[in-house]
Amino acid sequence: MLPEERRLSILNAAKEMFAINGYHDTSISDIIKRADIARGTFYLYFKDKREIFDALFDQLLQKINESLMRVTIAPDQKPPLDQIAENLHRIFQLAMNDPELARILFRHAPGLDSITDQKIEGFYNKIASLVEGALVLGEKMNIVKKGDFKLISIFITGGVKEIMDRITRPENHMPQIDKIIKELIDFNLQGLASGTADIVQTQE
Amino acid sequence: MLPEERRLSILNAAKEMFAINGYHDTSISDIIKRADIARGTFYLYFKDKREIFDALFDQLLQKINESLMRVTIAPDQKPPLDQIAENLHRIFQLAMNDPELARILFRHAPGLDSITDQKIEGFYNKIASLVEGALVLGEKMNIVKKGDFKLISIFITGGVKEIMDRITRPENHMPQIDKIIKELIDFNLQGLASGTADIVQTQE
DNA sequence: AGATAATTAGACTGACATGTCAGTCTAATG
DNA sequence: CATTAGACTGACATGTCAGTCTAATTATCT
Repeated sequence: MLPEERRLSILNAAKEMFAINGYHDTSISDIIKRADIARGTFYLYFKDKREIFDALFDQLLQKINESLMRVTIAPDQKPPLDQIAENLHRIFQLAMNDPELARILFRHAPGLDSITDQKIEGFYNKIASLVEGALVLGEKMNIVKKGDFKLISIFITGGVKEIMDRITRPENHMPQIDKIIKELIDFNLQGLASGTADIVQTQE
Repeated sequence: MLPEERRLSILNAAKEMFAINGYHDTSISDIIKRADIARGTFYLYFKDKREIFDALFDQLLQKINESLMRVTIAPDQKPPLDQIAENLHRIFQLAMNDPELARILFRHAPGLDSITDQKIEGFYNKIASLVEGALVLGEKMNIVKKGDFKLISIFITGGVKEIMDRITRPENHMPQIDKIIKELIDFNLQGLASGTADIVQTQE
């Protein structure tokens, strides 16, 4: 087996084990057993369990990063809303294409250690600021009304995270991706309030 | 020291260590050092590290559970929106009162093991169904328009989670709780769309 | 084919965390 | 003063697992 093949097969075995048992409950022995290699072989390709986890994790973050485009206005660009829909489509699709890898991000990476936590935090901050940028742009274009965009972008990021978490579970009961995106965009734009009644009630 | 005091002081030491280093990177030795007790004493009060974690974790879940009330319509009840605002206020306040405990839920509990994951999943499912119930009620009252309430309630739950995560961080840069709640309710009701322009653009 | 290099197997070692248990200490009681 | 209850101690036995090492095997080159 070629070195590159071997490396990938080890990565894959580790990914499967992490997805099943989590990082801490996966031993090197588990990984080499699944990859069907000897103990020493593992150390020819990776320094330790942590390095193989980082390789998987960084690979996912990079893929998500690549699939998120900043929303801009330009003659050759589609309308902003379409750009947003396409962003959502790409990350949802990415997650569904490799649910095991995605579950590492949602279930097993948080709380691993402070370095990983910082990576995750920086990553979500980046996404939130991307959303915020889109909102600011929308306000400039007069299609989005004023608001605490920082707060709202955090809220939206959390919502999208939760949806992604759900669609990458083994028992995924969520609707089709396009259906989800339509519904989310509608909700985020129009809100919940029925147009027929004024329901804002202030207290005290 | 009275047994009950001792128990609490051990719980507290463990909580602090978990918050600092996480569950896996906290050893029994770390806990007893911080609690300033001997090794044997720990085992007089807890079976193992897992039992002390569960005690902390279950305590938090129960507190959150207690502070969430189902939104209902009744003569002696405040308006639904006020009930929702009060629910949000209670859980935000709860989290801020003991941020270390809250961070265990957000950072350290997920991915610990399948039992804990199930607890977390069931817990968030319950919250989401609570939100969903409120939306269904709102639709019956004609103040909420139709939509995929299951999906939207998941989205909202994720958003609230993310906000709670942020306000319980050591470096909390979020606005005041009441400000957050106002902004969230407004966003969820009215959405982002400026009233002055029709921005719905469908693609293809 | 024979020599040499690369790769692999898996037994082994050392570090470390857990949980136990025989014994100590303190304060209350007889 | 003697005894007892029970909270507390910490040395130690046990188990686990990461990472190393050597011998065997396989592949590559001359």
